[in-house]
Amino acid sequence: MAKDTKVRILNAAEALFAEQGFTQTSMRAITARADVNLASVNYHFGSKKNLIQAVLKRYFDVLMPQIDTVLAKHNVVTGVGGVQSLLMSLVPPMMTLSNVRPKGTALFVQLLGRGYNETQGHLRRFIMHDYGKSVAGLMAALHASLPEVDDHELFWRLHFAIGSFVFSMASSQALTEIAEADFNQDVDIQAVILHLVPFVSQGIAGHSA
Amino acid sequence: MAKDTKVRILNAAEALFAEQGFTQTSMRAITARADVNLASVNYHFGSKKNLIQAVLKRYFDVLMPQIDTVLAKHNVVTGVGGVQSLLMSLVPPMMTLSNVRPKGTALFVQLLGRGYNETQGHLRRFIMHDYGKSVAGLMAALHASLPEVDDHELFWRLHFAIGSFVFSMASSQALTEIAEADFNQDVDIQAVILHLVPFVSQGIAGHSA
DNA sequence: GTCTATAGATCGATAGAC
DNA sequence: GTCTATCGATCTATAGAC
Repeated sequence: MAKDTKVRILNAAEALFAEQGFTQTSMRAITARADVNLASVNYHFGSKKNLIQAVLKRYFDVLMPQIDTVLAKHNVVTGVGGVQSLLMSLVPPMMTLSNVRPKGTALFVQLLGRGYNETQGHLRRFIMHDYGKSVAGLMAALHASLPEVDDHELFWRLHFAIGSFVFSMASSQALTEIAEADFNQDVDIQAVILHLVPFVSQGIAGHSA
Repeated sequence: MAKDTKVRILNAAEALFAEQGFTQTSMRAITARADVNLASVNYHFGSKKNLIQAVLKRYFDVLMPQIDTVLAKHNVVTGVGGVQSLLMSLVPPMMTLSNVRPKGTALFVQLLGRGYNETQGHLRRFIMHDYGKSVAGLMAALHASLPEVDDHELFWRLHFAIGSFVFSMASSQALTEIAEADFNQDVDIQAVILHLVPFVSQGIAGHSA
């Protein structure tokens, strides 16, 4: 019983963090949902900040090695098609996050979005410190597909693409409400990604055919 | 002296809200920065939630009538070019927000991004209630430029586009750090928009030429 | 490793004098 | 309209018994 207290906390925390954001989720809410004692969070994780990192680490440790593998096998193709095929090759690794936890893929992206503008850079620094090499590899692969686009232009386009993804998932609850109200359509992560990849591929590749 | 207390509060609040987010900004921090008494916020605005709405209302009341005017004069052109020209026509109204306040355009977009995933829909409901007509007009104009794209596909692309914009500005502090470190390049709102418009125009228009 | 109890800080909001 | 003072609620974190 004692052994899975950490996991119970992680599971409860990620759900609440994704729904409400980090700041607006209290340790009391987390421990109540996990059905564990309030003090156990600090015993197992030391602090709330560490808990936030631990929640994301569970996903990054699964995702990043797969991305490294995909990038190592990746064949460079230039232009929109190349960007799109590169991005599509990242989809299966992303989808395996739902093996970590039910709805894991959606949770992960939501958490990423929350982290980007709620933690004042703490989370970003944590990511770049622990997984910076994988991120750099992805940027290099993208650059190889678009040799005519210069560095800082590619920098912009990549962040617009991240914004599209992260914002859409971070506000997916709002979007779900809108989409279901307007179109009576269910919103799930796979649908978002399949709509997203062509969008950002076009945007990233720009005017190149 | 008494007369501009409301304005002092609004100015201090918007700066802190944009920097730190709504939840993480206390009324004490706001009143300290505004150099007014703590109790004056509740006297003038009633609550923190009302203050948040008042901060955004200052910008919406300037922006939305201009967007209505632009849309009324807009000539429909289909395809990527039409989308791009439509979006470009929204840039001047956006830029006038810097007349409301120094750096007003950037502040507004940052606040919008914060509001979208920090206020649990309160702000979105406020916007749609007070300015929903203008938003609907913009969507209709976009649809006219892309008659071959169906409703829910356009819905997705539009939200990706909003995500690109809002995320980029909401995390502009982080992006500024990265950009200046990597490319020694200053990041300002005009630069973001000029990079963004082609990106989202391509993305929204999709495969249509 | 789990619990109770509580320290210590901070929050939004308000009562009431001026 | 502005101020002091404070209420009552909430928060993270920890000490110490078991």
